[in-house]
Amino acid sequence: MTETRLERKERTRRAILDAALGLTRESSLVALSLRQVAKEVGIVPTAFYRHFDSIEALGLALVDESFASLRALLRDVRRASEVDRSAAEDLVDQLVDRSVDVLVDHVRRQRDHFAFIARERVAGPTAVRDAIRHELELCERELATDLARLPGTAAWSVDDLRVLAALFVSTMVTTAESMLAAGRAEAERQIIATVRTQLRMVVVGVAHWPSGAAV
Amino acid sequence: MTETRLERKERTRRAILDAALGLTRESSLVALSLRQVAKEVGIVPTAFYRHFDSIEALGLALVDESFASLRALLRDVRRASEVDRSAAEDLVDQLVDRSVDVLVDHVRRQRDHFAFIARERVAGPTAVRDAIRHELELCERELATDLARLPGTAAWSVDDLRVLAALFVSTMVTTAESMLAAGRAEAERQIIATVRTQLRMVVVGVAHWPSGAAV
DNA sequence: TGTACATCAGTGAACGCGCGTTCACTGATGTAC
DNA sequence: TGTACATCAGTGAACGCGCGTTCACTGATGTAC
Repeated sequence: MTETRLERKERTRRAILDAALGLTRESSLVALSLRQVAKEVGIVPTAFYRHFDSIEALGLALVDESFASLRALLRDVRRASEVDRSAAEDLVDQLVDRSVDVLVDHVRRQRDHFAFIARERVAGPTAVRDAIRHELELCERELATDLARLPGTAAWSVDDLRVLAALFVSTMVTTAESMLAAGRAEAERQIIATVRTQLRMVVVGVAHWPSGAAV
Repeated sequence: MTETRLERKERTRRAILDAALGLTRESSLVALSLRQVAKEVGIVPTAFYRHFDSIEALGLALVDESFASLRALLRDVRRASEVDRSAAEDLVDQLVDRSVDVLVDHVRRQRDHFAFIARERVAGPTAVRDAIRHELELCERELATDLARLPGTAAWSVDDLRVLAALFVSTMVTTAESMLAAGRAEAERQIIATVRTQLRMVVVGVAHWPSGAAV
């Protein structure tokens, strides 16, 4: 015995999750059938039920997994922002550049997870869509907390911080979507340059933003 | 004879388009069957082929229709921006407010068209996704041309105008998505307030943006 | 260590159902004379 | 205006297929003694 029964089960579960991510890459969870997944994994359709109650339940597991990737992205952005508080003149530009680098790196590495979030957020079964929306909201709050620690936002209202965080998150999601749609490397480079400029425009706006209460 | 054969055919075609918009409201075009549409319209499944070759072809017709709505939105935003060049101090804020009002009004009136674009952009059949991406790109260019006419952007590079237009378009799409997902009126009001603040942050950034070439 | 029993991941047959697509058709509308 | 023929939107039967789900099962792994 080289593998316990539990290990074997976990391996099949993993294979089901991977198969689902792969098979939905070009369409959506609502168009995915239990039989397609079973065939891809190499099990009989009924064996699927040993692991998930339904495709929707499988979808919710994929939401959890995908958001682990997104949280890792946020964590790395935070880490990249923490160094070099020494306030060079172009500090903010450096911050944007590093954040974009981290974003690009994560999207490339966890392509399927980001594609899953971007797609099922609007196209998934209702329960999956709701779960994604909820998680995105949590990410916005997390980011708002991070932003409050940056220099220059001390006087901001909680609402303004939340709004700015939402703008960053939606720009990130949009960029991830574009990157995933971009076939050629040239198109991807253009998208990266675009989001870089967009974020710079936003942070310039932020630098000149009247402190929260006044707005 | 109160209706010619052509009029009758056009009426059925209309009914098919409307049925498809309604039936995909809660899922996606890839999950829509020809038989569902036929049943909803009240025709036999085979009669569908008198109007469209496939669900995908029907989808492309809906892309055209939906973008007529989006272009009408852009046109009304343009019209709302043209008055009052008299340069009050809060001109820019007024401009943002009016644009958001127009956006909200259009999304409410043409709910299904905006939902269709937001959803099928990432979830539709490949041909539909590509068509939507192409149309969105055209809208960005159109908006970039409009922005070039606003005061303060005279020195901007074509690239920067395009990037700003893309930021506006993606913020609009994101907002439309959020509005469509928002059930309660309270949630919708919050979304509107959020986009208003986001656009103000961006325009403040734009006002302090170094002229294109320098960036 | 050996045996007897329990667990449970995966099997395989079967079901009724909705699917897209084919085909020959009907009968009202439209047109040519 | 009346008649004979053409057009064509919509019909209805039939097809083979993949779907989710049920059920009784197998046999390797795990456990209790």
